[in-house]
Amino acid sequence: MSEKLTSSLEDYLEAICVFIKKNSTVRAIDIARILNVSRASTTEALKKLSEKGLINYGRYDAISLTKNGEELAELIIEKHNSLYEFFAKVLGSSHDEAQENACKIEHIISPDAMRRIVAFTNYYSKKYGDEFVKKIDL
Amino acid sequence: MSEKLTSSLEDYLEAICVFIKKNSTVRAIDIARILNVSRASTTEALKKLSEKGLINYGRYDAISLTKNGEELAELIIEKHNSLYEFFAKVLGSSHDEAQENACKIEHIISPDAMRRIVAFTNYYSKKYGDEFVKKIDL
DNA sequence: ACATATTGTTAGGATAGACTAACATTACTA
DNA sequence: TAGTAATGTTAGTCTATCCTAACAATATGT
Repeated sequence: MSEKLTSSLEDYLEAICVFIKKNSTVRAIDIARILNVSRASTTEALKKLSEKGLINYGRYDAISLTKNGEELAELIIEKHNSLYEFFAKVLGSSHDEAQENACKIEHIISPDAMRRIVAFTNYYSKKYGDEFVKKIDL
Repeated sequence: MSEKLTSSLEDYLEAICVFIKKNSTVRAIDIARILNVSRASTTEALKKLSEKGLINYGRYDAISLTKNGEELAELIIEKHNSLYEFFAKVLGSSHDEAQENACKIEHIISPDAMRRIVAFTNYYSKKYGDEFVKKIDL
């Protein structure tokens, strides 16, 4: 049931979840635009996510997340956000830079390293707040 | 001339460089073992690296790096080592964990984020040395 | 409700990466 | 040096991802 997703499918799932939270619905074309892929590629990805039981979806049908899909999406988003915080707050990357790196790394970092980054970020933002980065001259 | 390599080809190139530094020569099978791929896959990768002018290589021939190949390999290895340091020293990951994460992230992290990680690691290892990790209870 | 625009799907093709199995070459060793 | 083992190559296949172009369904505006 819960075989690991590819990076690509994780991106689709994540995009679906984020979009639904903001707009309550998603269409294939919304996802296509967000991920900068064709509508055809999106259809294909939706089929796969559906087969894996992560979204409810049928031909010309509305898209929604299943329980499993939502749980998994939340995990991915959580990783994304933690990485974003780390890059933005701790390393002082720009918004876009932090987003880009978080987007890529969220799919490949190990759970242990992720935990360490979260702990690290928490420790430092508590201790130094936003001023931290300025201390080390990047 | 210098189109960007895929993550996979970067891995091959890196492995070749590291192996040559230790043993002065490499064979396809050495690479295959290091990267855990078949000899056939290695042959294919060698052809591509050769086409891109990064290695000297012909059928049943010895493998060596070109000037360009060596330069590029060094850059990748440098990124790898810096990421390893960050995970091992700053976050306190185990050797294997640090290696694994460095291996994956080296191919996708942005140059800017890489610079920040290097600066960060230097700052902290100077300031706290190996004792740093213990302070934040990971 | 009908024409048009938008969105979704399918078919077909490309690229990258990996694999196995069969075969070619090279290296070792008795 | 002959035979075997090790290594390298090729051919053919697979999966994942993306694309375009053509077509199907739905939504919209008058």
